[in-house]
Amino acid sequence: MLSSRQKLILKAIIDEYINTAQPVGSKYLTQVPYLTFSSATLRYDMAELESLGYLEKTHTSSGRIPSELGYKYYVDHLITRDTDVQISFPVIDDVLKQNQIKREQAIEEAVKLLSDLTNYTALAVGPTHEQLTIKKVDFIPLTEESATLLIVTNQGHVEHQTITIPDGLNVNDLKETIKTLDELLSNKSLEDASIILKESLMKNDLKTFMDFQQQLMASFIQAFSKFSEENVYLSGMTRMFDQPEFDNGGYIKKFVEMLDRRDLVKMIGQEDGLQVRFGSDMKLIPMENCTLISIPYQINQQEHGTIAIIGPNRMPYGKVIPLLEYIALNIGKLYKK
Amino acid sequence: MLSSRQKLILKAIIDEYINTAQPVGSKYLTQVPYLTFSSATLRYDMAELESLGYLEKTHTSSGRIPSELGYKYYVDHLITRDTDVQISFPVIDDVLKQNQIKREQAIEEAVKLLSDLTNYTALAVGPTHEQLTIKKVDFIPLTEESATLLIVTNQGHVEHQTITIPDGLNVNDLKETIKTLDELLSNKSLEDASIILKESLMKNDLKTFMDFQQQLMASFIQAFSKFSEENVYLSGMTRMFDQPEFDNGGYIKKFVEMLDRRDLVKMIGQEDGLQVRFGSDMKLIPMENCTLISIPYQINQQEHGTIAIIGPNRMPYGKVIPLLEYIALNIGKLYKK
DNA sequence: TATTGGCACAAGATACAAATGAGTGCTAAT
DNA sequence: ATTAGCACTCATTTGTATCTTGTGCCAATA
Repeated sequence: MLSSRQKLILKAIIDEYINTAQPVGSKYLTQVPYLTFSSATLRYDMAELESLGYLEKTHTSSGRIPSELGYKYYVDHLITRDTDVQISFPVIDDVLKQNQIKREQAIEEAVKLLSDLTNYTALAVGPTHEQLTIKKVDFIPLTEESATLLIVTNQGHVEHQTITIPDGLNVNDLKETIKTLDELLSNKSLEDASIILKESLMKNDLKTFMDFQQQLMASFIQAFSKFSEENVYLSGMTRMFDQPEFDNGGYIKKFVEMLDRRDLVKMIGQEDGLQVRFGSDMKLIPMENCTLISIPYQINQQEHGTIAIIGPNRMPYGKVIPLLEYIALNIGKLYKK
Repeated sequence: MLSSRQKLILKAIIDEYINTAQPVGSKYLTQVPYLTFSSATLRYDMAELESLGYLEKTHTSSGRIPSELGYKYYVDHLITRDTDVQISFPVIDDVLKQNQIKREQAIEEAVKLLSDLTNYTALAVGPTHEQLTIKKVDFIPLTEESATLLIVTNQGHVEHQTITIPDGLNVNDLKETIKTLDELLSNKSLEDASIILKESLMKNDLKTFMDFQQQLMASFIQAFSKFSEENVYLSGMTRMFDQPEFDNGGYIKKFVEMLDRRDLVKMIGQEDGLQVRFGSDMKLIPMENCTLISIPYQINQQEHGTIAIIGPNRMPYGKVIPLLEYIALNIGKLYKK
């Protein structure tokens, strides 16, 4: 258990480190208004905090920097919510209101705004329907030899593919096939659809050429696998590059590749409520010095998603968390009737 | 006019610099088999090549590195096409054949392959139809309060948006509106469609609420503006980070932002045939030490696109160019009947 | 006349020592 | 329990000498 002075010291160190990204020494702490102690006293407690694992040193005679455990304690117990962020609330309301009927865009804009307001990388997943089903399979002829194939899900996601119609097949044949497929698949879940597709391929009751059908199948199955990863919105990817601790080619590469692979998507949205994950908490993709803050939003009983921010450990949590919460809450509100 | 020995020297320097990324000195050149001259003679010509602007020095007593003009001369006159790349051709044929009927995917895979084979960032634009028209406007109800709106163009591009149906409007009203829109807009060019939309908004002959209609309009107009930028395929973005000359946060940031903004799209595809553009040739986005090689592919009379590669100036042009040409040619062939 | 060997010179790279400075840990005094 | 004082540590900076690579120029040469 930390003494109240130790808590104040830990808070002061983390606050300062968040601002400067430099190790904090006892001399600086003596200037903090609420720490009216000598540097020796402060050093005593700093040593204690270090032995408890809340602080670290970069070398034997350097100032202290927070450890992940330190940040964790800070976020759980020491954070002071910044009330200044409230001046951004009307802007958020405005952006959401302007896109009231356009969902994807509302979320896209919200993510962009979140990134602009915080200067960190922001992302959102969803909205995802609890049960993903196919709403429509359609087909739009473009020319004699080509057509666009569409699959629309109940969460409004659309997968499309332009296909070249092989010799010997004509548009009407294809129209029939797609119509059959639409009847077979609509309102089926993805898993069921996948099974139905395979069965009908076996029975070959879709009157098409085998070869073509197989390619078509492949298209569909691939489309299905994409659904889960596609409704991701990302903004301000390069913001991470501005942080001094990440100004290094290797790290940036790792970061961009992680975003590219949509690794984070698998992580967030698993749990309820606000989550603050530090580098080592992200088992799948350990990113040192990196914090992921995520919070779910709920559109209705069935549809929900997650909005998140990624930045360095030294983030102004007092600003960022209220902003995230406000945005998540208001995306939800937008669709409440 | 360069003497034949000067040409050999220029070629030797650029070849070596492409491999090592280090300034090349006269001592190295004496070891080159086809340069049987003393270092003093070579130095004499190197000084000449420098004064003509083909070479540069990093400091007074360093070896030489090629200037942009040097690369230009190299690409135009000194390049030797690497015949080894032909071993990759069957792989390319294979990938394209496997995606014969699926266009977007064929191109996506080709770009990915190009990036894998060269280890540079690759991208493609298109296929773009000469005249962009709307093929279909459609609407798929999802729930009572939401629906997905679709616009499909003659080039198979799909723009979609999930909308929340406002109070007081019902699905049937909306269905009617969209049907009217579909009739109004299908087979119209984007410009015409835009005009028609504005006119019908004035006349208000689409029986909907004004407010809702305006938001809908905004959706459409926005969708139109997206069409031009959306069919871009990019692969291997982070490959650029591996190049030693770009291992610096600021440059990487500039590079990623350029790709993000789709700046390159405006540049490539304007001209015919193979284009090799060096940093300073890219007026819009000067990227030092950076070369963009692009080549168009032609699917049919109306549809064409561009495939391109971005890397450091010191690229093995003899390998990269034949690869690009082969891929562009074969994307085209795929759809020739 | 074109080529070459030789030499002085330039400037980055490397290595090492000394000085600087921030900050610590410990101890004795308060 | 707190503090002033002091010795100590270690990264950083500064200065200096040395090494290396490669140049430019000139006189000698084929």
